[in-house]
Amino acid sequence: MATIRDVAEQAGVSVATVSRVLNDNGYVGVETRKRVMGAIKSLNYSPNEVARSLYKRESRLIGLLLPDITNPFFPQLARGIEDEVNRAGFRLLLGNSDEEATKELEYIQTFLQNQVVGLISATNNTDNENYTNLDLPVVFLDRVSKQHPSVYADGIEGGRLAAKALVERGSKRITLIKGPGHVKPAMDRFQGALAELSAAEVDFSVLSTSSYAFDDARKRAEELFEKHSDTDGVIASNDIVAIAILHEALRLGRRIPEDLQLIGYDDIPFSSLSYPSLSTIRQPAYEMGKEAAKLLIRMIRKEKEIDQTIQLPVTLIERNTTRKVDPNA
Amino acid sequence: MATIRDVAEQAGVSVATVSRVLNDNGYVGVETRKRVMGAIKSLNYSPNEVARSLYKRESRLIGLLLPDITNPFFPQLARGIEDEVNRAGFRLLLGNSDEEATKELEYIQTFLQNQVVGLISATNNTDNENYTNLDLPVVFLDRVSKQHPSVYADGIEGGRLAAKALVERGSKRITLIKGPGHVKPAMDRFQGALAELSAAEVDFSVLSTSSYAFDDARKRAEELFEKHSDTDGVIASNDIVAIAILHEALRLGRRIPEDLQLIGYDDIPFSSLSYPSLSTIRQPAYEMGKEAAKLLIRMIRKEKEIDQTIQLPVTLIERNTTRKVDPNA
DNA sequence: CGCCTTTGTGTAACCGGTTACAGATAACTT
DNA sequence: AAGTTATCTGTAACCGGTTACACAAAGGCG
Repeated sequence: MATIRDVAEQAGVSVATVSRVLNDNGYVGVETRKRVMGAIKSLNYSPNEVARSLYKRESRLIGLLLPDITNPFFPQLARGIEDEVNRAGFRLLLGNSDEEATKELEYIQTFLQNQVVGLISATNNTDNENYTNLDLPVVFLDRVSKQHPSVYADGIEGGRLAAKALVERGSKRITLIKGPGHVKPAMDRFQGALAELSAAEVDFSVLSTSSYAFDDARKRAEELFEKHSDTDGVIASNDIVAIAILHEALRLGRRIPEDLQLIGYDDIPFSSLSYPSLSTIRQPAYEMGKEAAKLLIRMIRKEKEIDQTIQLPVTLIERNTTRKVDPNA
Repeated sequence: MATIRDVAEQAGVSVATVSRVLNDNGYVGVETRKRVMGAIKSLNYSPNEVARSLYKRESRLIGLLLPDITNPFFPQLARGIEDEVNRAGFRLLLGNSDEEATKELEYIQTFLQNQVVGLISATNNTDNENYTNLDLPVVFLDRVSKQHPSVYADGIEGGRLAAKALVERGSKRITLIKGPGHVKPAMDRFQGALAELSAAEVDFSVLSTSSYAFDDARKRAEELFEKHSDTDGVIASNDIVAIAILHEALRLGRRIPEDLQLIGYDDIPFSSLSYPSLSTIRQPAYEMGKEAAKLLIRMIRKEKEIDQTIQLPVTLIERNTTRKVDPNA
């Protein structure tokens, strides 16, 4: 690997001049610039980011902390972030926390040690001490925080929308699935749905789940029909759970949406490929990622007027696990 | 941020001694070590990785290059890699290449500039010049290369298995979906299936697809039934395509698996949640990721006897889009 | 024409670690 | 007891960039 000194020697100038050419700042003569460019090309030189980071006291890396990339909602977020962050010349340092505070702390620690310029976190412990004393631009994604800017979709509204959709379409004995209690957005959508159901003239019951894992979802689906076999409408905590329930319902011979209506949450890519395709509340994951990245970059650049929260809209995606709404209602 | 000099001062020793304590090498007196530890704790010091990387000429970062994290096969790989790499104290720099040589090159470039210790790549251009002159441990994942060690599952065998499964279970007019031509593993499984079908006493036709994207999959599914409405067995290029086809087949009222058998490839998490659940050829993605990481770490540690290729087994996962095999056959 | 500003370039300190080398003392050897 | 080796610690060079500062030459201005 050629260094800046090799280039300087080859071009017959000092390292300062080469640095000036590289960063396009300070004064450099036309002739000199050409010679330096030539040397760079001929040596196939590219500057060492590490050395630069050391002096500058910051790298061009951004830390990304996700609960679990294996959950289909997060790759979309990640992709949105990456695309945006790249355009601005940053790279991503990735970490999966599994919602464990220890892992989270470890990652934040190493991110700092690597002098990241910023951090995007989609984990729960937003007001954790890990973050409060952080002298670093931080954006929370899909979670809100009092201390740091956040990008999220309105979970309460989403929950409400989901419940309203089922009620309007005639479900009378609704089962509401409550997601993991420690996951904030899961609780929001639950609360939203709960409020809407409470206000409507329907019977409903609540079933708790403790994880979003695939296997767990399947088990919960079986349990659902044992406990509440007469339900005619299910509000799932997310699309994975919804699709597991759909699977189980079909296995049991339920007609969807005639006997049982079902609505998910997230609108992960697979939702449109289930059969019947899944009605759901869409969160614009890719866009959320993009927005979070944009916001962080603005913070990194110390721009003025930085939004404290960016709320993206949730929308009802009406597919085929819900009936058409009764025009007479 | 406290530096090593602050610690040294606080403990009344030189920076060299602090460094010795940190890295647990060289001689350090018991008393001195205690004082240094105390200073580290009281200053809440943690060493700057960037400075360390600069001197050592390598960081503790590993580059990971994926085609697209949004494709459900890759998060699993990524997670396997991350879990393994973490245990050895490394972190991941992530890049999505979209199979574009330019993006790939850019990422490799910045990985090098950040002095990564190793690189895991799941992209196609394995014998590309990008990699040939790389003075860095590289492992190819899900792709093979002549120059670098590779971890993969046997695509030819997988294709064969898929075709055999359908033939044995009585499909007579099979449609074989060919994946994107530039994606090596897609071609392998296609070749394997093709060979098996050619040797069997069945009619078959081939349908080409150019991408694995969800929207594309849906379109191709429609096209399939327009062109080959009499097919009674489909070998899909992967599970996404299979599930799209399943969706379309159900929409058209086909009975699965009675009228139409269907087999996918990969065994992504959703395959077991489709209804009917998808029969498929399983690639152990998480394990592949783990193996690739282990292999890379061995290379980084310059251990002897490094495998050039690690082939993981593909297995037929018999679910409900294929019939039970005829015991009289 | 003398003074000030702009342009062009080099020297060397600096970022925060690691380690080669040297020097000092203590512990073994024969 | 003298020589050898093990233990402990500090000084300073080094990794490869960036930039403050200095200096020189050229251009602009009253």
